[in-house]
Amino acid sequence: MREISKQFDFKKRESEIYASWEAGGFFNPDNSKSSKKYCNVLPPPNANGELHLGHACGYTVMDIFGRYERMNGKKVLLLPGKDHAGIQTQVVYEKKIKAERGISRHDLGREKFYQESYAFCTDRSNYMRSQEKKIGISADWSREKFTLDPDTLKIAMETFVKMYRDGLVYKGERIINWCPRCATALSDVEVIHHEKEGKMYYIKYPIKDSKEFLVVATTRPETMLGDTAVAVNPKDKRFLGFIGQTLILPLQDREISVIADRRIDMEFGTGAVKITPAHDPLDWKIGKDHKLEELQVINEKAEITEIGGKYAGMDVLAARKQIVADLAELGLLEKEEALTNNISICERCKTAIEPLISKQWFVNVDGEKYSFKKETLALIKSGKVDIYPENFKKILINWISNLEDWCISRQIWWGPQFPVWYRGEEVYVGLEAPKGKNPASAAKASTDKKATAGEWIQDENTFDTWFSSSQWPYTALGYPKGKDYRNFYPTDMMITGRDLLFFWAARMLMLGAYRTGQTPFKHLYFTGLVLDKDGQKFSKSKGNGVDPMETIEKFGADALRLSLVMDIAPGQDTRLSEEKVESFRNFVTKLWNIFRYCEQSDANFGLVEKISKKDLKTLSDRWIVCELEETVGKVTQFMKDKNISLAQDTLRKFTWDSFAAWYVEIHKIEKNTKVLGYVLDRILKMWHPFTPFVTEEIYQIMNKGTLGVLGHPVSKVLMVAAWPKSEKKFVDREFKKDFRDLVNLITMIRNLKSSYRIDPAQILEVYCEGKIEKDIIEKLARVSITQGVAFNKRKMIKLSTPRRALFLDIAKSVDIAKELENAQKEIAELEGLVGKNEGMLKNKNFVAGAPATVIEATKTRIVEYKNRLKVKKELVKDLGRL
RNA sequence: GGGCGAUUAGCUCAAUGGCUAGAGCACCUCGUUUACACCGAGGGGGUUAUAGGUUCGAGUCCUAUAUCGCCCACCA
Repeated sequence: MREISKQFDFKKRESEIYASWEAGGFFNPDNSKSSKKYCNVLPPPNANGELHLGHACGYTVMDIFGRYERMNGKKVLLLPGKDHAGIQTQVVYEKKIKAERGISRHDLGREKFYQESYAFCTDRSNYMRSQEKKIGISADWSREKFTLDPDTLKIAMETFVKMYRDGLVYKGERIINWCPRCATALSDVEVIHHEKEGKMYYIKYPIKDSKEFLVVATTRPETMLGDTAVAVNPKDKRFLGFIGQTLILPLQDREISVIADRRIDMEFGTGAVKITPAHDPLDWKIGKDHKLEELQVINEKAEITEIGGKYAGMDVLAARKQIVADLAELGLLEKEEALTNNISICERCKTAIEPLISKQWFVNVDGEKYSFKKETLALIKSGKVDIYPENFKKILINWISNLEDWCISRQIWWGPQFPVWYRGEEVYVGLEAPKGKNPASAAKASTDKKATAGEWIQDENTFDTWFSSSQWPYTALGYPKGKDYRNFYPTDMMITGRDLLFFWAARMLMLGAYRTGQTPFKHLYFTGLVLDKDGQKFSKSKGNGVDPMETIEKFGADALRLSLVMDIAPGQDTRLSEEKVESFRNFVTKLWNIFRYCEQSDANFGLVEKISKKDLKTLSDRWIVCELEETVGKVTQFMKDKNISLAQDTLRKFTWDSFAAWYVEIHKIEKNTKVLGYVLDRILKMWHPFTPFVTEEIYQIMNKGTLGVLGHPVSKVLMVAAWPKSEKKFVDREFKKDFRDLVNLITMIRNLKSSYRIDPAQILEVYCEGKIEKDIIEKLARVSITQGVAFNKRKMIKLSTPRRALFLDIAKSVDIAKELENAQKEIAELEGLVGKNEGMLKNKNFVAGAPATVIEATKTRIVEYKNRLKVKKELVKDLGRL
């Protein structure tokens, strides 16, 4: 017999097992002969840091489904990759060179900075890959992609060229979100709004040739330098006489007029709004409609421009302070009021956003030739993509319905540059830099103007990361001719965090539908955020970060996996604490010890794939197999429904509460090694997607396996073993009932001992008239049963369940009054239940309306209650006699 | 302002409209029955946020209300 340690040595074995899976080629779908396929192109994490718990959670879910499908005989591709993560990586790398070398990206220059960033990403990717492997994800690393890999990138760039030709991208001047620190434009979703205590300033604008003023309210007085109008609502009676009048803009001494616009809220501020078309999105729209001049008074470094006169060169906050002081001195500041208002900050670096007018590339989301809005909505509503949780569908539909043009150009250095070249007034859009004189032959994209002499110069802008990553499902698979694309697209599953709903998920649907004409995935599954035990987001600044690698080191990957997906609903946030991981580590140990018992119980013990009814010798055999087959059925259904949590819960209950707590205990008394081996075999298979390491280890030991050695029979590797099918022929409710009766009898004795403080180890003498599971009850309830002899029933109390009874001679130590009270309390409860259920059956509406199974269950229940009632009433009689 | 979600045991969370609402952790009592003290036996703990409604039947569906959270939005 082998010596097996008390705990699974996860520290040593997890990495070894992973390496042998890899060496065995089990992650590579090319090694599967199956014609059924399953594909999940894994979301590429940003290649600039390390794995956090959110990644670990996502990967676990992806791997659970991947392993489940593989065990169901499918050719499974989990395709890993990394994202270059434009702005974020640039921010991270700039910080790094600042800290380590005291330099900025400008000291390196664009080309050098790009090269170093690339090397940095490669380095981080290597590190992150090692972390991903520790979580146990069964991804095919031979196919790993990076968003900047030439072949992958080429496909994404082709999409841009196609969009250009279809009139779905344009370069235009619009007001955009500008991050002064990152020095780039941002899309709307990259801006975070949050409330902040601020001030509202009421400023008097003198009316020309009058001593009157019009008072405007603003939170950003510095923008007044660029005011080109004041607007009021045409319905606002207070200002009727002012419309069309001329005001003198303080500090600038410029004449501006009062205009009327319905978009002005009469309730807010004073009802009169200063209009700065160059620095506010609404003002920009109003300015366009009223043909107002756009004066840029704030530059891209968030400083006042020359137009700002004496304030030129000051940063906006300094300028604000000075302007307020100057206005006060001029007597033009009516008042200041405290106010909480929304401020906009950069998602990546948290710097305040400046709205600026800028020439940028935009996606036209509602073009004439193709409407991203309409097509994506149609796709979502078509039901071709299932969304978990379902209510996220509504959120998606709502977001897409209100979509505005998407700014995709960034002024950062890190990322793919636009495939656009200029020569004088000429514009060329194509994958390769134009050569020679006539670029129009490659793509008919030039403007009508004549080519001028000179070099072609590439557009300096880089792409919004999400433009390329939103194409990931088909770029990573090699659209349109790649073997993987043809085999696996549309993919089956996409799993991502709910925080990426708009950034990524919505846009994958948009671009996937546009480029491939299909949904990029059939199922879209959202995970919630992983929060700390106090419900706070993990963040470096809060210092509450939990490194998944440390957790794995301490508790094992299997335990971490379980704790990240147990008790979790899709899209719902979850809290993770060390205690939680610890409790799942305990479960892994339990699983291990069940195995350990099996190993030691019999020298001939082995896993058993198939049994027949003849192999079931005893009640407990029939019961455990019945429970097992029901569990297989339920777990399989939950997996099909993508309900991981319930699948795991069902499995855990069976494993711990049924198998370990009862069957294994009984097995010590009446051995049936074959059944034990059968149950363990199926448990291992069902647990495998959740806890791949410990289950594979047990399976290998049992099969004397040498996993990973070439030529080893694949059937002896758990990760490619077949997922069990529920054998309905073993399911029989009678066994369940009968066994429960036995359990109840044992529990009753344990209860009695506990409530009378009888040493649990003390063997009670009991008597029995007929047949009973003598050995089991004696061992598990710690009693000694004398069968079939005459004994004086009158002096004993009867411990009985509907099917079994024992007589116990402890009348002296039993508190009869208390027992009576308990029994009567129970009788009252049972009578109540019988009454309630009988009432249901008497109700014609219930009988007419409820399904037959429910009515049947109700009837069975009544019989059960009545049986128990009978037993209790007998007990009361007995107690009364004693 | 709009939308979404949450509210269930001390804590963290489950529960396809149908069995006496369940787990884990924590708590109390007891236990060295050799698989497991990372365990076992027993126990306490609930007006399912509130108020109505639909239904034979509601934690679950509907309508309000309250509290908390998230997302979106051009209130300067």
